[in-house]
Amino acid sequence: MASDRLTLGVAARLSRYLQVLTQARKMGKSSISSQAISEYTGVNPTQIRRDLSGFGKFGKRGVGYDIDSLIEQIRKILRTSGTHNIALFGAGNLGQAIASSSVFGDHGFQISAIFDVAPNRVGQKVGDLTVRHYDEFAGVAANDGIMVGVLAVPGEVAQQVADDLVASGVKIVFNYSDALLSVPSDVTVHTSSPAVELLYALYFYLS
Amino acid sequence: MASDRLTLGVAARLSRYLQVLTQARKMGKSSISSQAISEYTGVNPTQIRRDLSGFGKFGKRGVGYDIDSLIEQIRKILRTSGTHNIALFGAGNLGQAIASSSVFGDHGFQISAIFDVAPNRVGQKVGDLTVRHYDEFAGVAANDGIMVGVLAVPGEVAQQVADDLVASGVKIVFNYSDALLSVPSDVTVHTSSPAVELLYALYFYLS
DNA sequence: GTAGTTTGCTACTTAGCGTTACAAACCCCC
DNA sequence: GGGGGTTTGTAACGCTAAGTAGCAAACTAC
Repeated sequence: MASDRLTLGVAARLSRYLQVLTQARKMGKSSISSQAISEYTGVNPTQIRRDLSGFGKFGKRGVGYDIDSLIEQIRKILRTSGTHNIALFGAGNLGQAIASSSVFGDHGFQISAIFDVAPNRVGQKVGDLTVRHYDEFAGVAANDGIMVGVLAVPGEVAQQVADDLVASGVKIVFNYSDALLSVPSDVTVHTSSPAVELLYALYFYLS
Repeated sequence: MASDRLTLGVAARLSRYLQVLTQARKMGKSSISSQAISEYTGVNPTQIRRDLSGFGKFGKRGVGYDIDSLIEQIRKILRTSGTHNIALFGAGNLGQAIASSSVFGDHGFQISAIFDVAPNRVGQKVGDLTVRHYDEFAGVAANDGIMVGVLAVPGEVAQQVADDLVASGVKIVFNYSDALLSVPSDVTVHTSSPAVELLYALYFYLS
């Protein structure tokens, strides 16, 4: 299993292709060329074909790649087919935005519960879910197989929630807060940082 | 200028350091070692020191790096010191979350205007700003120097807003919608895709 | 003053990625 | 059915970025 593990670069690019493919599918396209993927991702077309052809012949010469089947293939390669349960913490503006959008759902992540502590939020409907009190989390974590915890909470309480997630066995934390989280080394924290991504883009625009 | 342009890798890593440094500063830390930065970014400590020492001697041996001054130095290297005006489109949950958070402000991006079309949103206060009608954008773009447009609008109208941004000379678009945007080649589109970043993390957890 | 820490710097090695090139497969139009 | 244009799949080559190891110099703390 670990032997045929993808390199960091390949996995990152495959994920990126997946993003563009999912978007393209939403736009009603059914087929796409490596050239077109290149324009949206910035990755060299030859590199794209090389990445993909390493796992099979997914494309049709003279045509391109069928979007639906390519998405499925890449999901298989990344071993992330199927549905993965995530728990969302924080039902403020950000939490509501996440819960009511399809960004996670489109990629096989199902929000199985949303938690908050504010009395005026607990019990309210957000999307298809009802906001539950944070105290209920321990019970939910035990029953559902929560793979990922998404933190849309204020920075001051983020570490506490992260600790509780770690205690319940969750290994992946997606952090929307601005806190610097300390977790054991076997837990992955991914912090959203749109501003930093902007700085990166800005640098190349300015020079 | 373009001669001493940073490579993609260096610029990406410097941005990443900036993220961690900004977070660390918020947590009240004043100094940090390359080892600590490595733990939060995953980048090799030697690589970090090499990245930084290429531009000057910012650290103190036996101590580490002073966070405030290192942030300033990296901002200088990335030529992104100072404030950059951004315009925010969409005052729904996501737009409000962005406007009322400090994620952009912490990195020198000032939201100078927020636009929407819904009559019940136009005129409302969000953070320090009043939501303006989208029709006013052309005038604002002409006066303020808008560097970046942030799209927190439904996917169906994202392309239209992107077109208007391009027409007004904006070169960097940050896209929170799930639309696949078509823009001229001199315009950079960065699409937020938390789910794809999760898939990437999930792959390495599963294998 | 001594031990421990951390930066700055060098040299070496690896491997990932861009580039070029081209045959094979496919579509479309005539 | 044939020809032109398109796009994939694949190989070969070279460059550069990044990991690794090692060490002296500078700093803190005891």
